[in-house]
Amino acid sequence: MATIRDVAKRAGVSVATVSRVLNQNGYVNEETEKRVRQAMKELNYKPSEVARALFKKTSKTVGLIVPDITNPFFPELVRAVEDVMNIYDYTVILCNSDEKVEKEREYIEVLKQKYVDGVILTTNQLTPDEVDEWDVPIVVLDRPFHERYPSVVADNYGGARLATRHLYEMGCRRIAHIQGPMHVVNAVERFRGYQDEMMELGIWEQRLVIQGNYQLKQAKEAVMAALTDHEIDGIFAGNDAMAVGALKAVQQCGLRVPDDIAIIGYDGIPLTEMTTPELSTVSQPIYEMGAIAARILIKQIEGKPLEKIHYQLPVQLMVRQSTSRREQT
Amino acid sequence: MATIRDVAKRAGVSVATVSRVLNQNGYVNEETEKRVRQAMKELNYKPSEVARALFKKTSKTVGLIVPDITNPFFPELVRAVEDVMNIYDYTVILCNSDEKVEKEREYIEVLKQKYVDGVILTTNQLTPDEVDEWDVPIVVLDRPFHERYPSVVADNYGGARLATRHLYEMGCRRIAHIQGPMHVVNAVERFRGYQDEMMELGIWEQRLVIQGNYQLKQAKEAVMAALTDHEIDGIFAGNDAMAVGALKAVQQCGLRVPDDIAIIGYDGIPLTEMTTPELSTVSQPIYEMGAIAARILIKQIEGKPLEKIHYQLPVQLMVRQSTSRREQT
DNA sequence: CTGAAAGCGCTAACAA
DNA sequence: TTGTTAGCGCTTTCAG
Repeated sequence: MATIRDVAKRAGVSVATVSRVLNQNGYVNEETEKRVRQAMKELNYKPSEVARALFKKTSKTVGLIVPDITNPFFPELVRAVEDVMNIYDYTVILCNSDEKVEKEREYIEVLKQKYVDGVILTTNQLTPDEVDEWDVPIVVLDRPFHERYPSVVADNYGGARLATRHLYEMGCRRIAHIQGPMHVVNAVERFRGYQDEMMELGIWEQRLVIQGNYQLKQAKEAVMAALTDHEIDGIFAGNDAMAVGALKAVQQCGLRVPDDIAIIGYDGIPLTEMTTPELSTVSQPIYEMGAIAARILIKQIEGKPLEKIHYQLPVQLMVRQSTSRREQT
Repeated sequence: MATIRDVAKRAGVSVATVSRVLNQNGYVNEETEKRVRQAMKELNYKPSEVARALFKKTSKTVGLIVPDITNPFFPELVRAVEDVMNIYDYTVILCNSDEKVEKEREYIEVLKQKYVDGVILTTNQLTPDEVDEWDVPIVVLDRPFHERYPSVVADNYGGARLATRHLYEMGCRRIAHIQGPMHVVNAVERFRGYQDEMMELGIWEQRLVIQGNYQLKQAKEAVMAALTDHEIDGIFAGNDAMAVGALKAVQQCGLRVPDDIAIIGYDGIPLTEMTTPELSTVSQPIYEMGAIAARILIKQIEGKPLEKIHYQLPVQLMVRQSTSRREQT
């Protein structure tokens, strides 16, 4: 690997001059510049980002902490972040936290040691006070966190109401909800949306609420159990994986979807179009969320003002086969 | 952020001494060591990985280049790599190449500028000669590349034979194959396995081969077209996404799976258990592949000898509903 | 056993 | 317009 000294020597100039053309700052003679560029090309010179980082305390690298890339909600989010970071010449370090605060903390430590310029965070358990101490630009993604941190989330509450109302309009009256884990803010908001809508419709019943943990399997079993207890004619699942679980449970019980029980999920991951019947869902603009998060992180890093600090993106009701039946009310 | 100088000052020793306890090399008095550790703790000192990297030309970071994290085959692979890298205190930079050589090249350039210690690569188009020039430890993952590079792949050829044979044993005689893109080595091997098995069974017909590109949608359309042409009683799809496409096409044509047409996929991604009927598939040990790749990369980095340079892992036939019908022959 | 000093590759004053 | 110098935070000889 050629260093800046090699280039300087070859071009017959000082190291400082090379640095100047590299960073396009300071004045440099056109002729000289040409020679320098020539030398850089000949030696195939690429500046060491590490040396730069040491001096500037900035590394053109950001951290991205997600619970688990294996959860089908995240790949698209990650992809979006990577895509826009890439455009701005940032590189992204991927961290899977498994929702463990401990792991989040460890990652942050490591990331700071590497002088990352910022981090995008999907978390619940961290307290704002702790994050304050980190002293790194942060953007919070997917889950509402605290006012003073820029955030990009979708309208969970509204989406949940939308889904519930949709089932109602499809003729359902005994609409169950499979909750996500209650320590995830998202899940709570979706539950609240469901609850409020049900109350407003005058069909709220506590026992229609089914505990879930965002996992297919557990949801399937829970629905299985619920089905024997009392008749249900619609299910609003807190996420798509659980909706698939519900679908399987219902089918396994010999009931038909949507005729006996209509099902709607939440998130809008590609999976929902792969089942039979295809699943209705509340689709979040996943890619856009990631992309916006990346952009505002960059703005923060570059010290540019954010015209807006909290983004709440609209969700969209995707009506598919799993809720298409009876007449609308 | 406290620096090593701060620690040295506080402990009343030289910077060199602190460095010695940090790296556990050289001799250092027990008493002194205690004082130094104390000081480190008090100041919450964490060494700058960047400064270290500059000196050592090694950054405790590796690159991971995959085509597209959004492709459901990769999240688990990525997760595995991240997990084991994490254990050994490495950090991973995720790169999506979209199968574009250009992007791969760019990423490598950037990664080298950051002094990554190695990279794990999923690629087709690069030539070994080019990779030679990179001068970075490499491990090739998921797709056979070139002898002189350590690799971790699954037995594509064998798996394809297995799948084909399985359909045959389930009574299928007109077994179609939806190919993956022929510029992906994987897909070619699977095709060859299918072809050889079909020939051996004496039921090979060129027109049973359907062009696919690993995408659900395209596969669905292609199968749709193929179904009208000639009767088919079994489909071996080059990957799981295409198997879902086939499933949808078949169902949409009013045919039953597996009774009219049996379908088997390839890869063993979670998706296959979410469809109805659940899809038979040839399951690759995805997590293990990623984990092994990570481990041998680390060995290479640390200059340890590899007891084995090429890993070909066995695949497993997962028989599920989509191929469970008639009697075995 | 410990300290002083040089240097990893780059940037940013400060002079010239 | 350019060169000289110091230094980012760490590690490693080389003396002591």
